[in-house]
Amino acid sequence: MGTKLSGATRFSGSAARLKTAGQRDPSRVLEPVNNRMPISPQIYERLRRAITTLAMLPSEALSEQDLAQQLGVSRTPVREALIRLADEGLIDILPQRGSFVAPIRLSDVEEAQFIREALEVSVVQKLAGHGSSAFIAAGRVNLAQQAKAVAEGDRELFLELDEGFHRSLCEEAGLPKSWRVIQVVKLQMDRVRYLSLPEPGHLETLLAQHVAIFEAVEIGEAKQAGARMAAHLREVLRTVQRLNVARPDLFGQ
Amino acid sequence: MGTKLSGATRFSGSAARLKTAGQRDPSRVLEPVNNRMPISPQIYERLRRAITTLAMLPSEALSEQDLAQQLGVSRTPVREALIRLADEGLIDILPQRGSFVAPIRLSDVEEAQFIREALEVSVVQKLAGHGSSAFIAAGRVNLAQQAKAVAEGDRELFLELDEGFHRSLCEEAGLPKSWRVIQVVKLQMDRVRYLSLPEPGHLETLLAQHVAIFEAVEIGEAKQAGARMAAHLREVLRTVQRLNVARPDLFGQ
DNA sequence: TCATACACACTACCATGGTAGTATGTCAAT
DNA sequence: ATTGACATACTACCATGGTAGTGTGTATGA
Repeated sequence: MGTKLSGATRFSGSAARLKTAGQRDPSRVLEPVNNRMPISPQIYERLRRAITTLAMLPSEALSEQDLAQQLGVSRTPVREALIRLADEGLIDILPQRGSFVAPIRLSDVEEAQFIREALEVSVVQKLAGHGSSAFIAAGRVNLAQQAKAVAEGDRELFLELDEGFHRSLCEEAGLPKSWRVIQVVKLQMDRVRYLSLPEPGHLETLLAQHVAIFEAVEIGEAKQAGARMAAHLREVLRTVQRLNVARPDLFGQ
Repeated sequence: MGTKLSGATRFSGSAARLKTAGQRDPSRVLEPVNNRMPISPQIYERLRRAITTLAMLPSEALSEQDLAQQLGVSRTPVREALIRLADEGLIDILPQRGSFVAPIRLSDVEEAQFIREALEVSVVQKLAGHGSSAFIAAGRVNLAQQAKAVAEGDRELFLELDEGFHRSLCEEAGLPKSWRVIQVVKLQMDRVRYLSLPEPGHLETLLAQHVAIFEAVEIGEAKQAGARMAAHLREVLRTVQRLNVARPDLFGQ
């Protein structure tokens, strides 16, 4: 006991008894949690991912009880994850009625874009011309990897590299909390972004914009870096308009 | 039963029995909650207020158990409130050790200012020249009330009107979620702002800046509105520097 | 005097039971 | 066919008990 290598899992009263009789539904999108780590954040992360990748669709119900059973945990950490998701606008909690995956709201996507643009334009304007050589080198590597991902059509990888690209801009500018804010705001657009990835030529466009932004940052053209970032981030507005007519089932309000 | 006018309070098993034996400490800053409304948000609001008005000081402990007893509720809604406060950076939760009022962190205040400036400058630039007549009228009333509050030295009232002024800019610009983001980011600066209010001439300065911003918005001078907003929001940077030397006990990290 | 083992008093965290509130289906009355 | 009452089956919400983990003081050893 006490050592981190102990094989003992977390127990709590009679709950240690696994309900092996309960049918495990392999069709579910949620994998069981890791009992060695804090549970609530894990559940949040799984649900966030399931929603932003549209594995869970708008208006789908998320019952504390059901999720707890599926994940093999109690209702408390599930509830905490749901509250956070509701705070961030990914689910709607109707008191005494239920929790449901929130629809994509056009106005929310547009305002999220506004917020992100305001923030990230300021970030690159501040960063332009002040990037360390290590940052420049790492950025070039990231962009090369993006190009590779595009060439190979690896959309999941591109999404990751994209995320890393934008995050590194914030961090190098000395603004880590700004990335945190952007991350939360971005949740309102992630489903749209996810659906736009398969569109022909889209990855190429994003990559070219990334390169252009990075060049402007590198040579210290603050104004241009900001303008290019703004243009880049506005891509989602075109996408969401197309989606609003192509997939009205995902939208609401 | 069932009618909203029923005198029945919320019961839950044996917990209905008030622990009248427990000593009520009137020196506490937290008032008991209203049992007819959702409890968790009430606790969050009380704690948020206690922290931002420095009724609870940095590094002060916030135990789930103690707070639950003081407020006459169970630990669950207290815990939910603490989690949210931790998310927003007002408290630090150290797993298995305790929760404590977070110190004012100079870097966090500065980054919060950066974020708020980026956002709110964009807001007024978008709004400039597009305010409805009702908005203009309401704004003038608000500013007159601010002047009255300043004249009477009513700092609490001024703080409220200040808040309303900035919020109304976001709402009139059609950006309600932006205000929500600003509100959360602003938490990192609220203690600084609160301490700066008694400084001689400070309220007058803020009021004059508000008037100047509003004028620029009214006549549609977007650039100028943004510049004036930026200058206004940068006041907190001077304040936090002064406070950092005058009240080092409130700062940390 | 100083280091170390250890009991103890906390903590946050999770499991679980109970309650009021909401929606829905069923059935009687109109 | 419609409406209304009512039982039923959910829900989120809160109360509470138990567990592992962490810090601290206190003996016990050198």
